[in-house]
Amino acid sequence: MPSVPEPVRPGRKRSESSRTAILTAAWELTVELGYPGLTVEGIAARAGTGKQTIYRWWPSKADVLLDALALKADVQIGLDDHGSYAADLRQFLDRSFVLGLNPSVMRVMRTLMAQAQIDPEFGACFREQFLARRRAAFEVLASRAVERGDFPAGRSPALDARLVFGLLWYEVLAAPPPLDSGSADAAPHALADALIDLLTRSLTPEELA
Amino acid sequence: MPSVPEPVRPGRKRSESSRTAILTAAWELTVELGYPGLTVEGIAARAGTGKQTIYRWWPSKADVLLDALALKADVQIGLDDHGSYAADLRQFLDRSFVLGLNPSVMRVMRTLMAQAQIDPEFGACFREQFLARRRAAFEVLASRAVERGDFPAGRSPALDARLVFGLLWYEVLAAPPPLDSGSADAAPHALADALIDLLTRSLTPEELA
Amino acid sequence: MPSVPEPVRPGRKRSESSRTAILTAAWELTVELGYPGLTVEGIAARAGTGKQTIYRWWPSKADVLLDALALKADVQIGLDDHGSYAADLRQFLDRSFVLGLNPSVMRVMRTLMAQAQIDPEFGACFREQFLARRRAAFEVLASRAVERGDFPAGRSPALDARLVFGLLWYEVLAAPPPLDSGSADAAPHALADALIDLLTRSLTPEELA
Amino acid sequence: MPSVPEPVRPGRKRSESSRTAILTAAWELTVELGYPGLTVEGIAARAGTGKQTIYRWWPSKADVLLDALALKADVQIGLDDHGSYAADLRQFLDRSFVLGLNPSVMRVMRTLMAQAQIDPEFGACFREQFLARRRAAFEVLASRAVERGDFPAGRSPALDARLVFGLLWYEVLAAPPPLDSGSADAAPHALADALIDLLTRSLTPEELA
DNA sequence: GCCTAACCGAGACGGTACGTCGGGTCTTGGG
DNA sequence: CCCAAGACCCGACGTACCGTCTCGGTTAGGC
Repeated sequence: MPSVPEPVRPGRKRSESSRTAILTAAWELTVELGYPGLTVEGIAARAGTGKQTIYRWWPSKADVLLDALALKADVQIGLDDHGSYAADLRQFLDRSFVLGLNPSVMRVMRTLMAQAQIDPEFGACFREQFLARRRAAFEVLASRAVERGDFPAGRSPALDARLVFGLLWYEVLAAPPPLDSGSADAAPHALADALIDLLTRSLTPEELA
Repeated sequence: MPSVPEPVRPGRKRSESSRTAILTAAWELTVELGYPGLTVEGIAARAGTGKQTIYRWWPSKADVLLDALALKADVQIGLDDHGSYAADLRQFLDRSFVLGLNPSVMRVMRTLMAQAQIDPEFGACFREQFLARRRAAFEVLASRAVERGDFPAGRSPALDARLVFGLLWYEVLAAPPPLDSGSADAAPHALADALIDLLTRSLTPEELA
Repeated sequence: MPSVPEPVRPGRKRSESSRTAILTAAWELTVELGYPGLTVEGIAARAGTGKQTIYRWWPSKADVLLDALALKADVQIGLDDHGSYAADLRQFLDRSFVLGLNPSVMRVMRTLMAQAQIDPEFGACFREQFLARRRAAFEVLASRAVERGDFPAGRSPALDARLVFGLLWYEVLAAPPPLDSGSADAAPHALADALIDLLTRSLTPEELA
Repeated sequence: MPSVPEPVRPGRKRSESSRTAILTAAWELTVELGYPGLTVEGIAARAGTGKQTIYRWWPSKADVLLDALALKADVQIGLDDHGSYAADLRQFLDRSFVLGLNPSVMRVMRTLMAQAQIDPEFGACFREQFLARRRAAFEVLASRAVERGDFPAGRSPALDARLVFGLLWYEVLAAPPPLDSGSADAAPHALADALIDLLTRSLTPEELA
């Protein structure tokens, strides 16, 4: 590895403590006040930094929030091989629901998805750094199933991905925001069951043939 | 119902021309500049009205836009009985895609969905006046299928609705915004085909049993 | 007077109370903190107005201060005819010194003259609305003396004006700022005496001839 | 005097090239952009130095400018004995006008005088290092005249000094800034003639008595 | 045929946050 | 110990919109 990506620039180094203080402040303010209450001035004030330090490193406050999400909730969702497409799907959906239905995480994700619609610049960033990665994770499952031979014939992983993420996001975006405490957790898991059932059972006709 | 809903108030009547000018201006500004470029002052200026006239009749600019959507695109999607769940689904999905992939309509819908995430007040309004109506329309199809007896056994209309709307919205929200001209129209229809196939074919095993 | 200078514009009228509150606040802040401590934000905060209201009516904070000077100290200095150039000069100088050596007024005048050097835009305004008016006042005295016949032969009112205002301003600008209490008041009046003596006595050689 | 004034401090010596680069940059920026365009960051950038190097050696940018004035224009004005108060005055005024009406020098002097009003710290410095020196130079002339016996009886050198410097500074500060090219040079010299005439002729009545 | 209530346009108002600029300090690596 | 570079905290800038509040003027019932 002879290549040095950072050619030893002169001058003071970026402050890691400021970085994490900013991300934490952004996360907290979003959870407490929602996106309209998230202001660059507020982040700077709570983080004890100058506004310029925020503008120097992030193009918009939505980008701050995206970094904060990566810092806060480790979005990586395990991809262990459970031996079957159904079992892999189950784990993927369960963990996604657990993560996405956490009120704080959910609020931030709703906010990010909303902002991605409104700000094209950030939209591209969000799609690349979040949505695409999640989709890539799903593709690991699907291609594993294809190799294993238990991916339903006559269907494409592309559709399955869209159905899975569509269900997840629609649940997040179309449902009323959780009032305060953890509301019904049963329903989403029933949905996951039904979806898995649909996506895996539908291969039977082919097998019968 | 002899009672008059509007108790014949005295004074000048609401100006219909101002109302439509405001809705048109809001629509155009959103399409041209996106939501950040949609300001109450801008709407008033383009519509040639005072700001107060907007604040008098709508609680927020997102509500203006929601009214504008109702004015502009007739969102009603036909629900003719085509004799089978598959055919009904086909028409529903086709018309939804045609409507939702129109760049102007799509931009406004993305904006409204985004705003619904950010502003809880408007979120409730959007869910009631838009999402719930679309879901009700789908339920007509589903219950028709149930009565007709060709709704797949072992599944619930609730899941189907979520899969249908999840797919539609995910396509709208997760895709990059259309650059300018009408981009690929083929893909969405292939998706619709595959979804219909999945939702209708999966009943066969049951029938076989 | 058929001409109407203000053609009855529509919309809300300018608030007189905001105007005076702004001018008062600007005056006080300058006296208390000096020009570097005079900020538009500070004026707005103390006056209880929005910043925009200041920017709407004045091009810079120096212009606010110039208006405040006109409001606060009535800069008009009496020009009664005292029968001779010497007596008129005496009153003019006395009143000018009394006004200009008032610590508050002096601080503001130093500030305005300084700002006029730094900001060409305001410099033009200050010269027209302040310096030129003071010079015009002096010219009334001088031309009265010329008509009366007791203006010293062989000299021009232009030089006298420059000497008078030069002395006044040099005293204000070159002297250290008054620390706190009223410092020596005797010296300036002695200067005035000597200047009057010089400007009026110098006509004697001519008279002798 | 074996003692070394600078106690041979250890470490790297002050860079003379940085010093002159900073002074030159400050002068140029003031002439080009005026005082508002003179920033420490700008000086450092043009001089190719760090900001810290400026803060290390000068308390404010006005002090930099004062040093730059000393470097640039040799402000010393000759004090040769011309045999009479009138002739000495003439040379003093002529050279002062020549220097002060040079557009670049004038702009810097206006700026320094302005800054001296606004910043008390620098004001003290400017009065000591600039105004007081000029006044001392004038006093050499005056005391020479007193010794020689041709200083006008019944007047004080203090008044003459104030009139001379008052006229000079008022001309600089109250006149509109020169647009670009050298404007009327005749008028100031006529003023100088008239002032000399006034200050020297006025002694005749006394002599007659 | 006036009243009078509600509408309308215009636009000034008190605010909040924006994104930028510059000040003055601190940190890094090199001379 | 000096120096260039540059990140840091901070405060003010001037702008953009917000949502509210007068203004004068317009439109209709209802007396």
